[in-house]
Amino acid sequence: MDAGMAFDLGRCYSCVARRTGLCSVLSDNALMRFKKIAHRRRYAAGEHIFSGEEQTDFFASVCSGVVKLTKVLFDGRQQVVGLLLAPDTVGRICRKRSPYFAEAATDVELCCFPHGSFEQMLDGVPELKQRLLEQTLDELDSARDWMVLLGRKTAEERVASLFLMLATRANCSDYSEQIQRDSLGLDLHLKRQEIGDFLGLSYETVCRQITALKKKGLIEQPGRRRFRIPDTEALTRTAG
Amino acid sequence: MDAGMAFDLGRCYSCVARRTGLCSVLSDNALMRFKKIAHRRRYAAGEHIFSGEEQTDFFASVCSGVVKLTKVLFDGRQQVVGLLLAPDTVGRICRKRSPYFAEAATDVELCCFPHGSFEQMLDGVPELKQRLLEQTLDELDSARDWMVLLGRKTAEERVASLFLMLATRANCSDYSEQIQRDSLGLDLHLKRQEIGDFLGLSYETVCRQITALKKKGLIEQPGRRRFRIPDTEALTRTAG
DNA sequence: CGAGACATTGAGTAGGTTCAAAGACCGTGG
DNA sequence: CCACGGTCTTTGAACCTACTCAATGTCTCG
Repeated sequence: MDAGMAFDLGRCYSCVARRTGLCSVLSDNALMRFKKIAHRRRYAAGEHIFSGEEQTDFFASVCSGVVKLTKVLFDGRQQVVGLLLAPDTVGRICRKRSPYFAEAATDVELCCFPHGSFEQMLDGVPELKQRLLEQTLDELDSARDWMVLLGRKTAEERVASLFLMLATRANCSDYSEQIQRDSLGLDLHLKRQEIGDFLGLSYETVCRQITALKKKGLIEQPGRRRFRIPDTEALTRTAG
Repeated sequence: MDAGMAFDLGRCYSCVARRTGLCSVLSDNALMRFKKIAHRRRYAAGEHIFSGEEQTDFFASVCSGVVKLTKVLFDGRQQVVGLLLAPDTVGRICRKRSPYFAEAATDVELCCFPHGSFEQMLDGVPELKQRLLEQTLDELDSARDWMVLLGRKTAEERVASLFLMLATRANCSDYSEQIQRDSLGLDLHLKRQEIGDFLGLSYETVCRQITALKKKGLIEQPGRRRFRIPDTEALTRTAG
């Protein structure tokens, strides 16, 4: 079987990365070449994607699902340092300095590019490198926003910020439910423990604050994992 | 007077950016062209460099001194989201999303590139864009390390981490005092308040922890602003 | 239906903040 | 040269937020 055919050509046309991610800057022609080096890979929720120790052999676009990047202290304390949703990218290019773990927080679908051929593409297609730079700058901005949250916000503000962030991303990148601007919905796939590790809180505190926000009417929970933000403005105010 | 001569040609040869920063990837020829668009700019300690609100018209390399990037919450709470030492870069390229303030934490010397001509250079010199990407990735790594500190470390660990970080940077980038590996020195130009804003602590707590570390013999203070780390290993252990 | 994983809630504690006061340093001007 | 004022630092005491420990409740899946 031809290696280039292992990847279903039709997929790109419905892919988030093609619409708004890394692949959005590619000409049809460049996309063709890009397809040839790429392959899809699926991970079940909880599955390990890579750790900083081992040599990562690919760079990837997130096509669906949530990838969690964590760092661990010697005694087991964890900090989530990034949540990657489609069409974010994952993997290290250039030298790696500080190792972290990448794990599928939900079922995840990645579009993987082997290191060698990806860097070749990068050098050959300037728009691609430009786009990668832009996405990296965006990630840096997000990381800095998160530093403010971790360094200076109260527990309530942190939890409110998380809901706001997830709702915004869910409603921006998806074409779905753009209907009502002031009432956003989101599916919360993260466990309390994971939320705590992201917000720098214990999972009990996360619990209490979610309960508190529900009592205040700032968030609603119509389903098991489904949440609704009736008044975005109000939640933004309590998020700081 | 020729605009190109406004910038002293000799400076590049002793510049940190040329040795290990953005300019290190440039050929002599490209450096010549780069010089023509650059101009030096000095800021006194405490001076405002730019805020996210106003349109920044330049991108710059830090040649000497420390630049502090801060974000401010509605009620005045501050978080330092980055400390830039030579040969880091400062300024926003591409779209700006979340505004922050850049301020000179010490006397600072910048090598500024006007936006337009800098982006032109970027497109014309692939190594430059590559280098910028690498530096951005490094900054992202640093930011994520800091997220671990802010989210999960104790006050003592935070302060120890800061001393370690500053000492490492001071002794790596400078050619000075590479003498003893296990005894690093550093000059602390930041105020307690600024350290607190960086570490997500109150300045009183910073004070107490510095005192505690001195009592434990993990740091020494031979001069007003001068600190010495007698045993790097030991401090690393208490830094987590 | 029972086991295991996850979520919730309560009670006590601790680490860090806040408020307050005193001390050190520095530049300025009489 | 020294007194003065301002800024920054240090230290103490009370308080509070979030953590820890522990028990109970809930959901899912075999």
